[in-house]
Amino acid sequence: MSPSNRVTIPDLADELGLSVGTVSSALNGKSSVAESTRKRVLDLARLRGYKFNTAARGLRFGRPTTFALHVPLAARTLSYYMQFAIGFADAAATVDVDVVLSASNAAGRGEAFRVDGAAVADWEASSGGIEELIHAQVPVVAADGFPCNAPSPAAIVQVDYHGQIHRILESARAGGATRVALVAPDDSLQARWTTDVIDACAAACAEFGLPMQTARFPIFGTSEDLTELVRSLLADADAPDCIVFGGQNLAGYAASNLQLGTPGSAVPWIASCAGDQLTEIGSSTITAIDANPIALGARCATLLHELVTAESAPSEPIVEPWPSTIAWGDHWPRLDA
Amino acid sequence: MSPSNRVTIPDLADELGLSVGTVSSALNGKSSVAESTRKRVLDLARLRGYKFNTAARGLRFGRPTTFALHVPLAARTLSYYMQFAIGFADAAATVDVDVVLSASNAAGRGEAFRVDGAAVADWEASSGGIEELIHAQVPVVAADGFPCNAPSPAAIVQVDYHGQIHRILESARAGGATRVALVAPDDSLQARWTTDVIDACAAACAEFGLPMQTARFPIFGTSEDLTELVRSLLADADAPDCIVFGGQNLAGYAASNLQLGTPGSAVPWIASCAGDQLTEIGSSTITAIDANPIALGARCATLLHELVTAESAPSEPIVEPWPSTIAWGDHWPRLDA
DNA sequence: CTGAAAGCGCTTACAG
DNA sequence: CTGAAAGCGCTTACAG
Repeated sequence: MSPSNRVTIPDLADELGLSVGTVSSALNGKSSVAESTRKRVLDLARLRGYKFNTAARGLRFGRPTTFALHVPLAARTLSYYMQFAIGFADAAATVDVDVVLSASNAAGRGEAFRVDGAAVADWEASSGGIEELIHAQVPVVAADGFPCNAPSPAAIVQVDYHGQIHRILESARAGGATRVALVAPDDSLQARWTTDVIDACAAACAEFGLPMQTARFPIFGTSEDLTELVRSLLADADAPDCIVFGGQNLAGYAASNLQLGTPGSAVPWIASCAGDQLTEIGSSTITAIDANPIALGARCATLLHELVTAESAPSEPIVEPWPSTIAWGDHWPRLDA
Repeated sequence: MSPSNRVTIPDLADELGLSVGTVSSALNGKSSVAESTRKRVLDLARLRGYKFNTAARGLRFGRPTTFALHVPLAARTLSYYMQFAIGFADAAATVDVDVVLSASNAAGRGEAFRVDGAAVADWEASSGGIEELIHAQVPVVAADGFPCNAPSPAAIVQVDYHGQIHRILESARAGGATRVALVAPDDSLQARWTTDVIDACAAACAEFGLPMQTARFPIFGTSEDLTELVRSLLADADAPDCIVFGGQNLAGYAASNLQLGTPGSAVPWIASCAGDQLTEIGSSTITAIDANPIALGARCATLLHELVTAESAPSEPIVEPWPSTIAWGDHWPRLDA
């Protein structure tokens, strides 16, 4: 009894009075089948809406067919994740594997039975789907770490936020910055990245002897709310002259709403930890970390493919550094590396 | 001969002197297997690095339905398309269908025999993949029309750009606008939308007796290039006081680079035909059409699912209007509907 | 509690 | 040029 009532190659073969082998060959464009036969097969296949069964082919060929891609539910429309997705899908396509955008809520439901591997960008503590995949021994590549208490993914591709934020703050201080504020994501993004950024900023400020305060801001806070937050920071007696923005676009908002980021402005030094291509990386007043998410996504797909086709799983998770760049604002001193 | 030399359930069974059924049950946590046996199985599985074969399991469980999603290659990272994709994927997930992001270059290669349906946002004349799908009787839903000379998709979900642009220009004229310029996409986006916007603008200007000029601008032109273009428009003797921007983000660039869009500025009336959530729909100086791409994507998935599960294909293409809204700039007169 | 067997849908030598 | 059969790795009734 068939689990579905889709039309199969045997169905087609029956109706045409051919053998399954012939139909299969015709469908796959093998040269061994007569042109007239192929046409009959193709016509009927179209008519009946025949679809290959990827699982069956995958089984036969022993190669992976499908990867899943998970991105944070609440932040899915940030350009970072979308570019990551594009890079991932394109690279997967070159090795002929399909990419399934992971279901938001339905995530994980039976997914372990149909995907050969998965990638996560900013794995959130709240999303159980990934754990289920790892538990089912599906190789998972995590971009930028994984939550505490979560099982280890097969591989991690890691942006060096500590190093980059260190360089940024070093430059800001060299330029004259004296007080730092960090606008970090709040609980709306429970990813490793959030804590990485906070820790990195705190460590660098400590090293450079810069006083630092931290404010939290929702990943999808509005431009108005951010303006308000920054205004309140500036109203303070200890107002910062350097603000590091965690979430994507926030530095862009601040720059355009409050005219910050220029040498003479209230806050000459503003930086984005997740530079948006349009509003931040392209800006001459903002310094932004560019993780090059398209290439990062592509790398994750390639790595995942290697993992999936490897003879044996590595016992230790692979940790691979990912080279990000910094798009410096015009007036920021470039320090020698 | 096995296509891979991964360890399989029979391997484990042999080594343990158990049957494959028992090993499978143990691996899957079935209660029917003795605790001691399960432990032996699990231990060996770990030792040998056993992994489930997703293809085999998938085959056993039947084939999921899959939809393909096509978006313009060059413009894939515009937020409009990304939001469309998210809406589509989420809605597809609720009806348990997988979504494959169509491969950029590999598009169409055998896709017809792999997917059960497809959606296209801004179907471009240059992309042959969709035609192939339609030819293979795969139901296709097109958001915002299809190119001339292309075969009809099964359904079209259509934003009323004519009506919305008409309302926008009516408001601009009521507010005092006297000369219109349209910055329309150039050949980098050969979609129906491009001509729709141009026609709509021309028709409305004609009706309102507003002189109109048209400039073309690449979908992915830079902020700098746009600034230059707008400057050249303004240098003219017949400089416009109202500019309608076709491409997403362009009005946002103009507003922030040239301080346009405020009552006293050189161009008080600027509008975006594809409002970006961040820079345009949220702005108080720009009037933007909001097609609500997330919801639009979701509707396309739902419609596609209806089409795919329907007994028989509709003979005529379904044309469904899609309700977009207008996010008015503060100083734009709201005319009664 | 365990085993033997059928079958998911497909492709590919191997015969005819 | 076409057909019959084996087998990819797994699960699931069904017997024992």
